[in-house]
Amino acid sequence: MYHMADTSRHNRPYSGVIAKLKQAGLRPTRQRIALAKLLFETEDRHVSAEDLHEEARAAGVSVSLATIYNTLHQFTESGLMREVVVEAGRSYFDTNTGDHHHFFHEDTGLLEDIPSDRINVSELPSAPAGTAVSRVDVIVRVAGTGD
Amino acid sequence: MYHMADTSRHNRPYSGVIAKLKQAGLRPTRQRIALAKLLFETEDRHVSAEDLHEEARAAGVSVSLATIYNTLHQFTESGLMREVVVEAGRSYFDTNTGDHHHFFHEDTGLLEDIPSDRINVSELPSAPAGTAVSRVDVIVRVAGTGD
DNA sequence: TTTCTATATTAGAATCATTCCAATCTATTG
DNA sequence: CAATAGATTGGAATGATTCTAATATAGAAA
Repeated sequence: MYHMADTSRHNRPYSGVIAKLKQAGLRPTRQRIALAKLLFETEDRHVSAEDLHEEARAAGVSVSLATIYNTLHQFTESGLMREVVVEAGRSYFDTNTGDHHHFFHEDTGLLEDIPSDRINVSELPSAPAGTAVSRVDVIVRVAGTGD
Repeated sequence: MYHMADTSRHNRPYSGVIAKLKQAGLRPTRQRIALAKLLFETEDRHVSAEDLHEEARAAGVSVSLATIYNTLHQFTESGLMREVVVEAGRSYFDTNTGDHHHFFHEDTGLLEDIPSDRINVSELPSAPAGTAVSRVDVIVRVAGTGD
């Protein structure tokens, strides 16, 4: 449906996100669209469920925490995001699904991407019998030097 | 009631563990000794608090879950163990404090060591300004191929 | 050994993130 | 517009972990 005349500045934002949801096999509901916009129309980011919930509220979007969790998991399952676990008791979801690694700031809880070409992991031992590697995560933990 | 002179075969096991605790600045209490024996007098291992609690019970040692947590954290702080986080919502504690990495079996939750000389991580980008690298964790996630 | 005190242990309550559930909506299809 | 599969929701439930205040114990001192 491309016969809408005015595409000036209000409809374009939706189209990308809606297409993305459809491709992922997810119904473009009001809350999924809103969350997808928050998540994907900015730089790559790392959010916890609570972060996103707060952000949605700040943006004036009403979404329950249960839906935040559902959505984050659905986005992850359909490959739109990926889960990163670095700290016991809290999950982060990363909008960057490409091959990359992370700096984890132990002091602040901040996660920072490391492009995969900025790090070299080689000579991996072969996966144990009967298994195949599904992913290799490198987490470089850093702490402030106190300067 | 402990004035048994004979220490022939019951004291040796304790000495190593007691020395270890003392060096770490931890009072060698009954429960810390028992847990240390379970943890350190075997191969390197990865346990969750619940695992260790169950194991202690099985060994006839009565230790509260709170003490299990306290002990695991104290052992970690004093460098006797290290914490490994691979799954949201559960921590593993590793008795191998040397430089090494892990295979994580997504199906079973099993952790397996990868000696550091069996893997090569190089060309690490430098730590962000004001920080220093405290540790680099490589987690190779594997899943059964279903054979 | 007995006493004293700092340190440990403990049961159970409290917390926190996350998941579950059953009731209520809503996107899509006919 | 009606029907229905799928989505959202508040709140209860769960599970791991932490906290708390009371009790016990290791090690030092007498």
